[in-house]
Amino acid sequence: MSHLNAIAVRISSFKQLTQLHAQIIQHSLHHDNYWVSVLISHCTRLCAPPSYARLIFDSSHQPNLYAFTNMLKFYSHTGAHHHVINLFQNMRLSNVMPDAFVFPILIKSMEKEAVMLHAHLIKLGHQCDRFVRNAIMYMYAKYGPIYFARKLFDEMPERMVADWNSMISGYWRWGNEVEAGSLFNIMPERNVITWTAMVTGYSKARDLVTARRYFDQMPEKNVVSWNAMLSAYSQNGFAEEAMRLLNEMVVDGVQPDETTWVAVISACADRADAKLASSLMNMLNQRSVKLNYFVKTALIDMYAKCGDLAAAKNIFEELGAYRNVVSWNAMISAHTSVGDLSSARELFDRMPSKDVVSWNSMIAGYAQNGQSTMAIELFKKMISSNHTKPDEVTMVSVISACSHLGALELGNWALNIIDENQIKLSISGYNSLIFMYSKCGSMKDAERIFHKMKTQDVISFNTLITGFAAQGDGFAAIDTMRKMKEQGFQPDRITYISVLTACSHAGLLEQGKKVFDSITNPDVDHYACMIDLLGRVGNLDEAKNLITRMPMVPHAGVYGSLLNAARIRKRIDIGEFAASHLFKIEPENSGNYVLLSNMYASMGRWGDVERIRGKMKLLGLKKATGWSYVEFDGKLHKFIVGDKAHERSNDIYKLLMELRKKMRIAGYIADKESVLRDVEEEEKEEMVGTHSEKLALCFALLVSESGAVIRIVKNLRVCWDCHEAMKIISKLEGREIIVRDNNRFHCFNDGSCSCKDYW
DNA sequence: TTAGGGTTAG
Repeated sequence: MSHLNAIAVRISSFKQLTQLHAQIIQHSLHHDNYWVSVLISHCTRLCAPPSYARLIFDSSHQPNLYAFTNMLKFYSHTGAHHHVINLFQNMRLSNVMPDAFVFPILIKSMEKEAVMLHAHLIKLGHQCDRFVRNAIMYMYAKYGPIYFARKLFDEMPERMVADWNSMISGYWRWGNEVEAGSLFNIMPERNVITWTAMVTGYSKARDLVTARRYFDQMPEKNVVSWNAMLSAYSQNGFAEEAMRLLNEMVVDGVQPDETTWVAVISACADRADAKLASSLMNMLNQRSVKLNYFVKTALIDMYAKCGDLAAAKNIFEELGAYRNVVSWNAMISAHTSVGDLSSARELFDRMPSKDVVSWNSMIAGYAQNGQSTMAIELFKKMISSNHTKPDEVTMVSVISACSHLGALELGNWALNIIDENQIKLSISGYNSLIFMYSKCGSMKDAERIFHKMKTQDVISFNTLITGFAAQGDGFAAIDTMRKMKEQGFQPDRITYISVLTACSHAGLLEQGKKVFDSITNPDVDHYACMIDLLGRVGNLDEAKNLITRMPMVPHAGVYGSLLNAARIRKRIDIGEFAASHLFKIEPENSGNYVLLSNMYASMGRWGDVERIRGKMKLLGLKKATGWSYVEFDGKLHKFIVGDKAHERSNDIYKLLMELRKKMRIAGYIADKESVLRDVEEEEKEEMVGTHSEKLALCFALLVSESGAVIRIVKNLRVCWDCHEAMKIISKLEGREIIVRDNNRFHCFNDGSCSCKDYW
């Protein structure tokens, strides 16, 4: 069969492999363990689909040690560790004795069972074999505890470069930069692998300057070292540097390989630039780059991020049997990023196996598209399925969902899960917790988390300040910015926006002016905040003047602030001025019409109200409807305007009637201007049933203990009539009611609200 | 037949 052997040594593509396979079948040699082994080892090298490799393996009626070893190597190479372990069991059942070459493969696939295996190996007498001992050391370096690896390393009678390299990459994996560096410094000789490990280590530690220094100092470079540096740039978001390095590499005469292209494609993906993507595709075509499944998966992501879902889908279909969990995940996020959650969910439900990234992609997809309840539901499913453990990324999405819902109980539950699973939080993980507590109105908890952090970043400070701003605590916001500066952090544009907002909510005109004057280059958003502040304290003419003095074109937020201030102060002239601009800038936004109409309504100018409503109707604009949420018994109860779907709906409407009666008896007159008008007539109004806040409030009154504080979250602005109703109800029922709208808190107590500038 | 580079999620 020498001609088959001659073909076998020349195989360089999957197609050639299948042709050889066909010939082997023709010669009835496919049961022969020799050919089974040869074919499977080619499968490993060419990344063939697992089903194909397994088909070859299964055609051997009695696999021998070599067939088993090659199949184990294949599974190990593709990361199918559970298959490695299963196949090893089969091997033992078939009475094939493993040798010293099998154990390193097996060890690579084991995690916690490893210690037991170590003991087992000593019994079998393989302890002294250099490869086995080395594999055990590598295993400890990878899965920990790293000091076991170090112990084996120190006990070695002689150490080769590979042993040093194992230890160095092990230390990097466990984040021990110091030990990795000191081994690097004392080792007797280094090779290109040692240097590359250092480049990658510093890259993973996000220290690109040092990574580059090691890269530049390398005595020799190969394609892998170039790829390491290129990936360092790509993974840390330096697309330009990556492209520049690719050029240098080509100029240096190094031939890029598939891995090079994967890094380049993923750098382009981050830029989300369709033009760049197509020029890159041209380059790949010109060089006739072989597209393996890594390259194709990277391309799926790039097309998805550039918004070309059809192209992404094509490549995904093309992958066929090569589809793996990563390509499925890439497709899921391709769909969530354009907001197509149902297609994403369909893929998620259909995929053959899921990993933590699959769950995270889907949960984040819901969380980022405003489907917070779905995000939490899916997370509960993940926990109860017990297959995949959540990690920090999962928890950040879940906590973000809790934040948007103001779900404090669920947020605390999520925090418990973090503790139970000992999930280590990074700065952004802690920041998401600060955000959650701020959004739930627990500034004490937000500050507690803030102080628990070893190091904070600008975002930590900004999140805390935004929390104070929502509470209307201007002084705390200003004080936090002061501390931030003392600790050497430079406030950024978000910091100033938050502090100015806080001043605005608290009516701190002088302090706000001082902050505004301290901004070196105020942008349009800072002007908007300043105009909001001037407006809320009643300096409407000054606010209008400031707009004319702005060095840039005002955006909708600027006029929106002015309109809102005009409504509060009942300044029709300014309101109509602001509205006329808004109708030009964003004709589709019904909110501006509603604001203007509310201003007329609050002054009893019902003719104008009708006129504005008529205009809205003509333009086909409908008042935006938002949800109101109440957390009770570990669940979120949500209500929309006119909602009759809730299981306690009958009781809710009964209570609403009773409240109305009480209000009338207490002397709140039912004329057009009072809150009762709305309660009685809202059913008749276009699109409007009872507002969601009122339904949520009645539900909360029904289920909560008497005297307990009531918390409601509305994802839009609180309606003016609801705002009035809440004041009255807080007095009549003797209850404290806290309502969070999209960016601030209203605390109703004994007939008044903590905000003095709202309606 | 031990050591270095690759795709996806916040």
